Amino acid sequence: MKKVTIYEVARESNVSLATVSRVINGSTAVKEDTKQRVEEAINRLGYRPNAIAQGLALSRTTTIGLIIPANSITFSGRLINGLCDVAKIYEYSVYLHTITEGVTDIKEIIDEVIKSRVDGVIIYADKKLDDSVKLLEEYNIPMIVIGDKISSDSICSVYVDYEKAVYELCNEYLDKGIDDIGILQDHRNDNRSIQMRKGAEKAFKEHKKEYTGYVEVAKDNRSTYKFLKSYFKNHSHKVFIADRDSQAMAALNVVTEYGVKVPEDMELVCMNESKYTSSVRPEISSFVVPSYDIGAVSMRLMTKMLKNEDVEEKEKCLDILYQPRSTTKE
Amino acid sequence: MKKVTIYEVARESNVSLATVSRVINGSTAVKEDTKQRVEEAINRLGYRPNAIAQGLALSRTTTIGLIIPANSITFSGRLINGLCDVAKIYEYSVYLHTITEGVTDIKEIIDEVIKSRVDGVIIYADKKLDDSVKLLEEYNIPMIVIGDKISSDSICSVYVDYEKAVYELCNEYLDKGIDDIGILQDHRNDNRSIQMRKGAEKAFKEHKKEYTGYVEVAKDNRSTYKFLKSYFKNHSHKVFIADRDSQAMAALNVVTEYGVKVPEDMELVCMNESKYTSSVRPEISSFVVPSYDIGAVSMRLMTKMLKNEDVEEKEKCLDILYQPRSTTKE
DNA sequence: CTGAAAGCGCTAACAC
DNA sequence: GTGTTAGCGCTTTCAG
Repeated sequence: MKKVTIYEVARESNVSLATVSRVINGSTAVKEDTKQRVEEAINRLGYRPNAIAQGLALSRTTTIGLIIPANSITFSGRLINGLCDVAKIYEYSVYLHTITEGVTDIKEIIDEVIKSRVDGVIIYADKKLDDSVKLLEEYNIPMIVIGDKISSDSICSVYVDYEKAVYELCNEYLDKGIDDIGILQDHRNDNRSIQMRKGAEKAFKEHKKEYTGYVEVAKDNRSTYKFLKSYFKNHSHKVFIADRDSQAMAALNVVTEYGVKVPEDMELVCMNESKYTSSVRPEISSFVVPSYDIGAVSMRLMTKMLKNEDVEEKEKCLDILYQPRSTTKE
Repeated sequence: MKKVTIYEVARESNVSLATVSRVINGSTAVKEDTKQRVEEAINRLGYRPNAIAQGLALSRTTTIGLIIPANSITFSGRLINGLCDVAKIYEYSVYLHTITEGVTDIKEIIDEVIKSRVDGVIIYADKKLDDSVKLLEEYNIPMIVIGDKISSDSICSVYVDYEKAVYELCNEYLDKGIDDIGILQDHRNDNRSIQMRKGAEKAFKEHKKEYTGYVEVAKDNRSTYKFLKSYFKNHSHKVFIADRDSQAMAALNVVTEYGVKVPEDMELVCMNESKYTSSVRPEISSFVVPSYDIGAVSMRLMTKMLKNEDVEEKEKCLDILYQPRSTTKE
């Protein structure tokens, strides 16, 4: 099929291209009669407006860039679903960029994003943002940060308060006199690990204790299971908190193999419920994080920024719900 | 920061915009001296070529569209990683479109894709392709189909032969005299379910038997676990094959709850290994599907089509490896 | 209500 | 080697 442009449509329907443009965009009123002629021609020719040309003419692409660490994408499915669903509603397209540590340079990604002239950027922050993203501000590209509490003129964020969640959880245990609480570091998400640690430290401090249960994992560790296998050989905890489902599952397997009864001897909590945490036996007590909503809210926020609508909260915190299952007592 | 265009750069470095263009694209030779002047100006001004304008001028966007059913995205993480990594190498950007059954109309997505003037489309096919994708052919947009064996002038495909895998698996059991093999339908992926069933039927036919073990699941069933809970109340199998990890895990839980010993009383195989299938106890025997490669190969194939390079195989089959673990005997 | 024309930022002949 | 110029396909004043 030959490429059909607005010119062909104009010629076929005996109007100027300006009128065709009006019909396409429903902007100014066009006489019903001519409008029909134009629409008929559009359908007959199979005309599809060229978004690239529109983008150039308008200096606006109705496109946003989504940047996600390759490591995080496996468990960002629902987030992406939420984001794309909302993008669809507001007629935005999304450019996806993954960043693979040691392979993809974040600077290059930012460069690409700027060149592509997206209207805005949504970035999944698994750790403190690299300085290069500040470049986006210079180019007046609004940004939503997912997973960190941060904001500025052109930056909003959407996050879940893991610190508070862990703080409250620790408080409960401390009030019961239990203070042997392990927290497993997650290299897939520095931000969350840091928050979790802070939450524990705060709770312990308020109970006049020092928190020493943070379990650091060597960065080059290939398997959580193997790490824990050696860790639990000469360590134990009354309560153990893992960030991701697979970490919690690994912990469950390891301690069980060492004859530790869960939850009798050790209670286990996962910070991010997934269908897997409740598919293992015993089912793992977890926090339910609204992943879909995080994506949806982020995109919605982005549309508001782009339309200069009023943004009441620049740092939007979504609720996280504790769902006790079988790896904790009572 | 003011938008800086190729004109500013030209003016600042006392050359014409044509020369700047040459420097950017490294096309024709430019005198080293002037080239340096231009590059200096580019850096000083923070100039980034406008990909939209380039796209319009070249009628080529170095952009591809990726279409994935929302239902499949949760387990397409590694596929996306592979695809994006290769896209990066060849300097392509990717537009992500999810399609949510009952919400997103595939026709609209195709429309969007055409408007966006991507150079090609990669589509994850969880079922037979809708007719509307044929529209892409009319618009001369090359397409890669992931998950189905199919090709034409402008279509290539990348897939894994689940039919053969199940065929061979069934053959082994049939040769041992075991013919009570259940296969659980997966509504998330019609194509795979159909292939699996075919594989079994073929094996049974060759053994002069009729295959009757295909377990159909009502489409409105919300939880595989609940379905299987009622199914296994009055059914049993010597061998049970599930498509996805969570289905296999559900089956394992259900039969265990009914006192069925795995693998002694029932063997269990999952068609798609994930970190979860080997995180449960017993570890589930599974086929290892090279998800990352599927994405990578698809994108590589796409670049070949776009450069009119020779494509030796239009229907590319990737190998799948059986990994026996603890839910099967011997 | 509709048409003419300028311009969005860049590339690619074509001259010199 | 480098500059000039005509598009790429569309939107948007500005006239009429």
